[in-house]
Amino acid sequence: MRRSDAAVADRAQLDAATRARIEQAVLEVFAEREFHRVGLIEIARAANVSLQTIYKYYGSKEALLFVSLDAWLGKLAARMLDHLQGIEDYKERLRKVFWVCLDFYERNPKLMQMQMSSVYVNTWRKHEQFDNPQLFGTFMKVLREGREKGVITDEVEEKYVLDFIMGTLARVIQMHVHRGMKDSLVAQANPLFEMLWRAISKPRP
Amino acid sequence: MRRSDAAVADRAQLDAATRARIEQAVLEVFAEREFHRVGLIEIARAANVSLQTIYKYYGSKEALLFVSLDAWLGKLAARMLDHLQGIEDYKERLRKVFWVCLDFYERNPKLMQMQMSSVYVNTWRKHEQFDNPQLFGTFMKVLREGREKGVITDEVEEKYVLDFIMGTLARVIQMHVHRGMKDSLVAQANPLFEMLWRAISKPRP
DNA sequence: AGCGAATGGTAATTATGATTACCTTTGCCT
DNA sequence: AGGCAAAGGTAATCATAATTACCATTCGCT
Repeated sequence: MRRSDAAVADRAQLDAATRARIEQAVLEVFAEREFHRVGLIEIARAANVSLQTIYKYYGSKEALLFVSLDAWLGKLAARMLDHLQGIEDYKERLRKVFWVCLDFYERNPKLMQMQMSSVYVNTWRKHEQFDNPQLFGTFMKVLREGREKGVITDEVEEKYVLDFIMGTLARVIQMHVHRGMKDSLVAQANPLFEMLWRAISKPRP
Repeated sequence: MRRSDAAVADRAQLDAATRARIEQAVLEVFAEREFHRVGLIEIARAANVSLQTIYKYYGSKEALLFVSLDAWLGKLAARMLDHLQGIEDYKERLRKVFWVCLDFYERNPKLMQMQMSSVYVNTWRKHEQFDNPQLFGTFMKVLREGREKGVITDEVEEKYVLDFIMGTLARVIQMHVHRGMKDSLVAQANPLFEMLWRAISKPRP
């Protein structure tokens, strides 16, 4: 039994490695050309797996895209949770949230390129993974802390504050990629965050 | 000669009316189902024109989408220029810019739905109509006024200020549609704008 | 060695729909 | 009336790929 357990574990490892390769290929290919212009065979070749493997793992082309996307966003979420550890001050927590996003996308520009080239927002949403629940949840959680502490403005509903943050993040990253990633995004994290903070913090009279 | 001129004018009028019908159909259909799931025949039927007419007017399916999108954004730009007339105060001008966008999308929710269902940001960009130059230009122009007057923050480059505004706008509208357009967006325009203003105006010590 | 699961390779299967070609109809102008 | 220009209708073209089916191969385990 031990041995077969180990075998299963090995297989799981293998699966994980293969999935990683596939998801990397997804990123590369769908970032360059749009979803409907890419055949699955191309992904298969780029990932060094067969077509059947992809179908066994993901079931369909669309699922392949969204599961992969979710996997990448999951990594972002994980990194964020990791980085938030040990930070107490509320403003600094939020700053970190902001920073991790910029940093992650700067390290993985293909992720945003893929989103811009191959993801219809609506279709994504219907896959129940809209903006990744884990990621979204972390944002929401940090934000709520601030509300409870009375640090965040209450002139508008919470959801709009969230839109504010997410909107700025998305656009800044998107345009950074769009402009060819010439300058460092992370270098702008602090001034941008200070702007954002002025917007969403409760005005102190 | 007069008569034939009139005839040409009539024809141009007809063209305009037909185009309007087609572009309305584009909005309706591509808002509901994504670009690649819709056949052109369906658009033709919805607009009460023949397939050939569409090809004569637009040349291809993709052009149809982007020309239509651009036409709608052109209307937004026109409305904005119209509304800006006579407003002197800089902050009020910017507030108006913000308001017109929310108002326009609230009146035409299908526009955002179409963007979310059928427009890949990258593909759009490649069509040289990214975010509509006219619209974009108006934003930029108003923004620059503020920079010159020293009212807008200079802690980050101008482009980031623009990203801030556009990002917030896009996200707020997008999520409004996403959430089912239950409450009025325009009703939130002022508090949202005040938040934005705090972010982008030069802090007064 | 021999089994079994997972994978690879190749070739159907099947839709699907964009784009064209061609011919008919309509409506206006001279 | 006769003719032109725009629009409609129908049926090719022509690709293009997603999805399946089927069979061969590999590799670890017993």
